[in-house]
Amino acid sequence: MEKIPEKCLSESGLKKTKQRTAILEILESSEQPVSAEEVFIELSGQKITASLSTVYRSLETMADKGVLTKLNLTGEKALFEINCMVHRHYLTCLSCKKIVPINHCPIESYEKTLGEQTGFVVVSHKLHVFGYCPDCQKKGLHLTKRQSV
Amino acid sequence: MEKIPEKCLSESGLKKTKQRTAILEILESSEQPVSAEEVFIELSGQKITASLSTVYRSLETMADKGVLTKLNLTGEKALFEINCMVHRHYLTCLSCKKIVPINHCPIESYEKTLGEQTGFVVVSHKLHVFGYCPDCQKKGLHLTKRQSV
DNA sequence: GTTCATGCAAACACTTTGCATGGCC
DNA sequence: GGCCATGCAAAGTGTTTGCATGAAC
Repeated sequence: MEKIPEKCLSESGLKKTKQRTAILEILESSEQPVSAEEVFIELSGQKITASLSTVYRSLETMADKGVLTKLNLTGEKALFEINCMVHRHYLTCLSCKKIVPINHCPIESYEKTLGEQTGFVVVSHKLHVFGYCPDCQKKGLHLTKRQSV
Repeated sequence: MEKIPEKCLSESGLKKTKQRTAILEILESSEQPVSAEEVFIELSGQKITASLSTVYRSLETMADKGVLTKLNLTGEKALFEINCMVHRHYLTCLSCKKIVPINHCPIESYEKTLGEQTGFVVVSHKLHVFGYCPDCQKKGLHLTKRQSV
C-alpha cells in the first residue's frame, strides 16, 4: 500500500522527488498548518534538504493541484496544510499564536442562502477565529491591549 | 456638526492633518475596502498629496486605534475600510475580483458555542466567501479552472 | 531522450523604518 | 514650544523567477 505522500503525488500527476516526498511527510506529521520557512528549517535537520525556492515552488504547485491548502490568515507568512478533504477552520490565540483546528463548519448551510441572495455561485469560504487560549488567559494575557490581525 | 473624518480623528486622539483627513474621506466614499496603493493613487489626483509611507503609516495607525479595519484576504495587498461598527463580511468574485459586502453574520451566535467548547476567549473572527458574480457567470467564467486564493 | 524539478542568485511586491523637516495643539 | 506627523530614501520580509544543471519517467 502506498504511503500518503506517494499517493498524493501520483494522483496529482506530479513527479515524485525526494524533496516533495519529504515536504509532504512534514506536513503530514504536523498538527498545525506550517509555513514555507518552517518546512525549510525542518528539512535542514534531515538528510534530505531542499532549497527555500524549491520549498516555495513545491508548496505552491501542490496547492494548485489540490494536494495542499494554502492559508493566508494574517497577511504575514502563508501557511500550508495537507488537504485532508475534511473542511476545517482554525482558532488562533492572539497571544501565543497557537492554532487549533475547528472541525465543525457553521457556514456550509449559509452558503446556499447567500448564493440565492446575491446571485453569486459560491465556491468556497475562509473562516478564521481569533481569541485567547486557556493558557494565556491564566497568565492574564487576554486583558492586554487587543491586537490587530 | 463634525464630519466623520474629523470625528474619527478627534475621538482616537490622533492629530488631524490634511493627509489623514483626505485618507479618511477616500475610505468613507469608497464602496469597497481599499488598498494603501489605491489610496495613494486617489490622493495623487487631488490637491492634497501624501507620500506612500504616510499612507501606510496613517492606515496602520488608524487601524490600531480602531478607526479602520484591516483586511488580509488573500495574502496579497492588505485592504482597509472604515470601521463602521456594523460587523460585516465580504464576498469576492474569483474572476473579476469585485468585492461585495455581506451584512448578515452567521458566526456571531457560533462564537459563544465555540468558546465553551475550546476554553478560548473568542474576540473576533474573519469570514470571507469566494465565488463567481452574476456578470462573470454570464461570461461563463465560473466554468474555468478554480483558482486558489 | 524528453520533460519536469532543483539550486542558486537575483529580482520582486508590499510594507516598514531612520532621520531630518515641518505642522498641529 | 513640544510633540507628533510627514517625506524621502533605504532597508526589510516573504515570495517569485531566470537560467543552467540534474533527476524522474
